[in-house]
Amino acid sequence: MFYTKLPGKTDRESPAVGNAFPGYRFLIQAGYVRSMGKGLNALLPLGKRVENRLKEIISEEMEEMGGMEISVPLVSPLELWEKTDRRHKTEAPFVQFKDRSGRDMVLSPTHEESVTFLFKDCIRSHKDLPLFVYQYQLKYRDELRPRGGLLRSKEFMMKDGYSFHRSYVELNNFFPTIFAAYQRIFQHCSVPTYAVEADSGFMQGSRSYEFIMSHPKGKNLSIRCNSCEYKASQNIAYAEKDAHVEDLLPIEEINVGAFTTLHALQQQLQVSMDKFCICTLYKCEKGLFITVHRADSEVSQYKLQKLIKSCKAGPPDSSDFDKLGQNSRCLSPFGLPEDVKIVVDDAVVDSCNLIITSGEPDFFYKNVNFGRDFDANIVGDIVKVQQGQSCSICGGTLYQDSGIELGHIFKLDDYYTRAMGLTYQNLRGEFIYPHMGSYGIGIGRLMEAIAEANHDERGLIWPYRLAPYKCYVMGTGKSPTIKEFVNNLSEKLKDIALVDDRVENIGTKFKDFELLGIPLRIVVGRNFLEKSMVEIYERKSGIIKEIKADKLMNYLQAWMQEQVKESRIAK
RNA sequence: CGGGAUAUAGCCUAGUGGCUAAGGCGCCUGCUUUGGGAGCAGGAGAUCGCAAGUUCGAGUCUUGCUAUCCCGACCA
Repeated sequence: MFYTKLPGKTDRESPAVGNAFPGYRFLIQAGYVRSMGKGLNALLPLGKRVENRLKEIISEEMEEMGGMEISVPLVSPLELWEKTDRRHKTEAPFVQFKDRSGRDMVLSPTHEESVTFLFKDCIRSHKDLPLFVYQYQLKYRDELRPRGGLLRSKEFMMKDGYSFHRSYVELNNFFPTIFAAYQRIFQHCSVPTYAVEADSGFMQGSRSYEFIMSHPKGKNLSIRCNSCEYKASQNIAYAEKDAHVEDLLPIEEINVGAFTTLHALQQQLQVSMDKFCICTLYKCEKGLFITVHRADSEVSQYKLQKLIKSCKAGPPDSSDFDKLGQNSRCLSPFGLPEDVKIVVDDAVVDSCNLIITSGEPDFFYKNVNFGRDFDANIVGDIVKVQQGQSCSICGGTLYQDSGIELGHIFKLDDYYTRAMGLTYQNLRGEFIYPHMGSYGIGIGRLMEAIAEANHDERGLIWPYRLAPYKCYVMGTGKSPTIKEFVNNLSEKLKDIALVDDRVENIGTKFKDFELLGIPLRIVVGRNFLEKSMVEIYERKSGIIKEIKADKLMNYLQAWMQEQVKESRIAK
């Protein structure tokens, strides 16, 4: 391939894209990717080639475990989403439209419905199971806030896999296989990842694992233990909560005057933060909820939603406070109307002699004890794990890590098959709902993560298998002999090489080679005419050497074999 | 949707109410140059995001719209 034929040349200057990750800046600057508007990205030929390499790596792993590639349409009828009730489960980013006949359609944000519907007719017998299929298909999510280049686009390519099993046990046994395959895929891509237990949320089902690449600017928060293997998404992470057992003291009312902040009050009363309780009002389709938690923690909306079995608990309107007869500054579990539910964090239950708002301005209660002084409708874990809390498995110290979520695998159980009436007949002729798993990798996001994990200050450094071209060939000077040699080489190497045929200064070409991140540079230059030597330079290692021109093809073959061998991962 | 910021040529930017909107990169033509974004000469490229308003005069001030970027809820 000749460089002059490529549309989308390199830019000398870094693009003005806010504080995007360096990896994304290089992808734009080097001509791999171009933004077509908020959350919409185009791939130029170089970017498309990387995407294809990624698909090869992923497909290899999928096929290895018996996966078969399929394709279901991007568009699906809305009625499928009504069957599984997901349409109303969240503020899902659906883009809906009516087709010519007035039928409601959606641009699918994910394809569980479509795939389940597809196999409703194909799966009839226990002999048809297990089944594992995967596809590469666009997803469209009208995200509230797309961000970070390819990290969260509205439209993005996803590898999504779906498996159907005769039972939960069978699904469960399949999980380690897919788990290991995902780990190998990310290893092949040279992105360091770790897996965390996560919440399946909108996807339904029981269990899920996210594959996270640690990154200081990542938006995905995980909790990890410094001494055992415990890793969990912050949404579901749990920790040891220290209780303070002491003798119960009689409740007292204290006048705090016009206190400003809890911290000020804490200073004034000279007690530690974990002695205070904070009350917060939430609203959802089931009504109003007041949460009570200790001030040394904060509410996890995820956990709250799970506990109260709602999907959209959120902040209340000001009119909701009027219904309580309390204002937002002195919310209290005391003297509430019947229909407001009280949700209490279990740490509050286990703590003694707490300080809490009374419901009246300026007054707090001291020495309040759960069970004696107030009660709850629901008790459970509703707070986020804080940095430094103890691991409830090993007692080690927990810390928070931010990262980018690259893949997510879900145990969906029989949620979809049940909702859509997909059954098979077992040996006894009974109709059974298969258990499903679903497995996603965001291709664009992965590409950016790879760029982010594999670059230096000069540009990208593609892992061998992902490089759009394996080597970059350039000649110097005007010698027709050199030109002829380069042209011959180009002919022989075909698709493997990107030949820089520009009439440009050598510095320009060197800079662009470094920006593009192609693994190997071949310069036919100063020592060619007299000594028949060409120069070989490895982008990653910086190793530079000269070899005889007539040995070049042999050298390249050996080098490529070596690279493939190195990138192969022991199973 | 809430809060903040920005919008000038393909890219990066300057432009403090006043003359024909400035520079660099890139692009085109010619010559020169070929081991680290080289040089010389010439050239093309802008309805200054859109629409109103204030003013003798608006890229610059005001308002509205639109788009983009950043911060929150959401996600692969």
